[in-house]
Amino acid sequence: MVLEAVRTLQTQGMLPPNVSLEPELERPAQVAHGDFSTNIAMQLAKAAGKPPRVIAQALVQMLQAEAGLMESVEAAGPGFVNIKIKTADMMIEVDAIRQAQRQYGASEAGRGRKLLLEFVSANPTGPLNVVSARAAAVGDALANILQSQGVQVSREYYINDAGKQAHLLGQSMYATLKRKEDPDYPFPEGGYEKDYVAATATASADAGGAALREMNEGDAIIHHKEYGVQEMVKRHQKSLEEYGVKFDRWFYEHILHDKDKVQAVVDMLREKGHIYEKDEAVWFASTKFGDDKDRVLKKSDGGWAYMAADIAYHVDKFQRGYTELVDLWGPDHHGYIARMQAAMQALGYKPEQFIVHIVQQVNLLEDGKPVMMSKRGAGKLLEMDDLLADVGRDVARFFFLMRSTDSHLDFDLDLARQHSEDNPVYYVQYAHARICSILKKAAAEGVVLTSTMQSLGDQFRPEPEELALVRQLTAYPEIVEVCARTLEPHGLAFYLRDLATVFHRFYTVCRVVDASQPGRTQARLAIADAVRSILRNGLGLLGISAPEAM
RNA sequence: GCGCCUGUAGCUCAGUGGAUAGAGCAACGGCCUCCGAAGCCGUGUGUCGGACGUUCGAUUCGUCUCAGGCGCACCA
Repeated sequence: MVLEAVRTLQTQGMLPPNVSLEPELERPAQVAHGDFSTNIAMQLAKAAGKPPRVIAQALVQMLQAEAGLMESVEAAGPGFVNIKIKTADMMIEVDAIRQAQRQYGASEAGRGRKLLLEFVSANPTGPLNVVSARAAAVGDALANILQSQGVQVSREYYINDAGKQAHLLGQSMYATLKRKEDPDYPFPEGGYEKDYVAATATASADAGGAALREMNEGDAIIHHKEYGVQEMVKRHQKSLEEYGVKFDRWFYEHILHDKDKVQAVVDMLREKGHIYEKDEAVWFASTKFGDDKDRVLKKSDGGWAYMAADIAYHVDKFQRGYTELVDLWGPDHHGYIARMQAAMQALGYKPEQFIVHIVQQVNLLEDGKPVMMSKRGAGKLLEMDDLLADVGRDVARFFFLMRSTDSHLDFDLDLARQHSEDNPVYYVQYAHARICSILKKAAAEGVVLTSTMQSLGDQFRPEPEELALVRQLTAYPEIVEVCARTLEPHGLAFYLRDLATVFHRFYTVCRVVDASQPGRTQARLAIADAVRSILRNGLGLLGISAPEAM
């Protein structure tokens, strides 16, 4: 709506210059600067050859002529034009929020996009760790956010069941059993030695029965590998399910090999002239696409390198009809990005069709000191399940979503365990529960919310706290849009905390249910209901519950 | 040595090229006869790691540099 005004503003602004600039409209950080402001005058200053303040003044005069829904418009600072919306018009947005319910903040802007989001994808050789928990929280929230913008999103989990690590798991299981009878039997180098390996190995032996005992070593290891991988995948699925993350598809690497997809993709690269042989290995000339060295796809021993299958996997995603691929990878994979992007470009895909975000490492802190964790060493193994059992899924998710994905994250366990005001999750959830409580109280007193802000019109004179609250509410759609565009959900977590703050302030100052002031009660109930709706929507996108009572 | 991430208040971190750089925690002091005190209000702190550049304007963009972390396999 305001954009139209700025457009006409632009044509009028043509008086001095004949260049047209994209007017930027933004929401100022400070209330004193109005609801919207534009820096157009400063951008035009050079072309117009006039000081920005002079241009701003001219624009203000023209805008005032067609006041419309603007309360005021004024020039300020070095040349900003600040616009204030009429409060009644601002309040009407409350009606829109209440009417749209879950749809508020949703958009159709992403319609037609088919995006595949791959995340977690941990090796099926052990339990999920806390980085996986972080990736799961981020990926799930991201998928929700993108879906709310109309993007068709699939959540996918890739299982490396065909490589060396999976094989090593099988070997470890075999060796663990073997060593019970023969303590001198060699344990594979870098093998998995945790308790769960022994337990899984025993179960696998039982499942294999007599047939297993007849097998030669190689076949027995494969039996254990397949059993072990299945077992680990089941555990991953269970952990993620308890976390509330549902994947649309669990994709096994071995399918690619079974269907010769790996060979096919190497052939595709070869046709395009990006493949050569050297030292009995097959190489991909990734340096042609910005990588710092060429990469081996087929090893001199005849086996496929991990990357070959991974390229095939990503091509498979495109072949399934997805036009955008987004991957969340762990911190140990960031050196891998350049070569995969090189591969996708070599195959003719555009850089923006394949985006990788790194989910950075997590440091768990207890008493201000880091909790030891290590994947294979003797240190205390910190599993995702342990974390969830400790702090709960809402807390875990919110803590993960409060940081930008690319930053290392210090997870303060002591704070996360607190069920108090200090814990930001409860702070937000409390606001929601509080509103539900107010609405219940109103119902108990026989107060029914029948009015709209539209119908109340100018009768309702909002307090500053109410204005601030409604202003914060109206920012919601834009927040979600930015999160979707940047593929970073943390802005939404911050927004919700800020909304809770503004609501709590409103609550202390403004009594909602007041029999002596029915009109005001109607307005405040409507505002509270709108806040409740947005808290629920926002928490929902983050995968966090919005309890009605705590 | 090369690459990626991060340097913003005592701590943990926000900050889509704009106005006086923000929040939470921690510290101290207030506020419940009244819809949930898991709440609110007040008190203050910054060479935005440093240098140079682009710009009307840089915490934001570029180059260099310093510090911390993580990667640099015919492992996955």
